Amino acid sequence: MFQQFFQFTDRYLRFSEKEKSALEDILIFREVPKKYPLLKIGEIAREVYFINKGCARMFYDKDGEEITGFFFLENMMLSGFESVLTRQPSQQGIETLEPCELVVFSFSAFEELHEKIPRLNIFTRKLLAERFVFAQKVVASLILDSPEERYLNLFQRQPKLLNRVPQHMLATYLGITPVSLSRIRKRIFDGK
Amino acid sequence: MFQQFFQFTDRYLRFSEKEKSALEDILIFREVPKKYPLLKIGEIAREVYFINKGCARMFYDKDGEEITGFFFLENMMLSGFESVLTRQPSQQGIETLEPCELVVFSFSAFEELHEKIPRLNIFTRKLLAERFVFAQKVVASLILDSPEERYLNLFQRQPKLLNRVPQHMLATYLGITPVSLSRIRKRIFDGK
DNA sequence: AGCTAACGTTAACAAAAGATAAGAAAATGG
DNA sequence: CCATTTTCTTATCTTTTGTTAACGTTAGCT
Repeated sequence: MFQQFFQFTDRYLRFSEKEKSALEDILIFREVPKKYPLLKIGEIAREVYFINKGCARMFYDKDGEEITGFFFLENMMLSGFESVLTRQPSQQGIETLEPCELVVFSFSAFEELHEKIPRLNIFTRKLLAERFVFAQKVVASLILDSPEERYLNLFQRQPKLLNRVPQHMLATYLGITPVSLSRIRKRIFDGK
Repeated sequence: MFQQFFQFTDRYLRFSEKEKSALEDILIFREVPKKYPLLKIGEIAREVYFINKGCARMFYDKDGEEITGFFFLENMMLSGFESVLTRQPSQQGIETLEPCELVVFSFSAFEELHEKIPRLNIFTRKLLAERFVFAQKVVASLILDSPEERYLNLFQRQPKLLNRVPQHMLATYLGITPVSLSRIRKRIFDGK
């Protein structure tokens, strides 16, 4: 049931069988349909998810418009991290883009588990370090690259993503409007 | 010597005297002049800094131009985090903008200390969580807000910063050119 | 003090993105 | 399978930003 999740954790820290079993006690397997709201804006996020299968997105609300902040694919941890880490109402919403198989756990149970399994601190530290470095790279791309360059980067690095998510969500993720992304695509693909 | 640093760490975790003394063993106090390069692009970052006094910036190189990625002020941890955490040559450069009083420690010594002081994992985890949340907020601002809004936000939240750093560095930090920031400022301040 | 380099502003033009609307294509849901 | 959204494209117009260059000011250096 959770072997995919533990393959993921192995990349950061190899838990003992005893530690795994303590972790399993707080894990729940859950399937949700497409367009399922895992976190609504304004709620306090209490759960963290690991995606066994499927795809989801995090988004913000800007004057009634949904602006995508991130896409989550298989084998990624997913949550309203800002809310879960600060215990404040979430500015971020989360919804599935495909039917999803999720490993779910309550963040407070996870935090408490750090007392029982001190090595969990190492895992969480490494995970956060990786997420932090990635967030820095996203910031760098936003100030260094043009929207066109960002689209081309995505096209090269995650070509499969482009076929799994609607283009207008991709546009706001790149920091531009859907109309603008359509023009950029025309500029790129007409050129050759 | 290091009391300011421990006031900072107290916000995350209260270390025992014994733990503090073990930490102090790897801390060094260092003063550096203005424009001092703490990390050159291409080098592997080995040190982490805490700013007692002064101001520095992190920057990227885009086709020979320096694009500011972040400003660091008093009571902040400062490093080429991307490089130090991945052990890869740094895409990020760091230089002081004012004469600085720094608390310096080697990152590898800090990492090793986690074995000796397991509670250090908690401190580092909390610090990384905070940095991650902040980086997320920066990403959100870059995709949600216009350059003008970002400047106004900065103007309200960190008015002192604007007088401590050159305007062209602020411009690239906001993701625009110095010329454009000059126009935005005119739009804003002429309007009233 | 005087020289030089760095900095901020402004102007003129080009390029790109936003806003809005209209229409075609595709997906969705009974 | 049809009707209804949703999504994507295209066009027009406006606004903003980028680019380049010129100019005055300031700051730093010797």
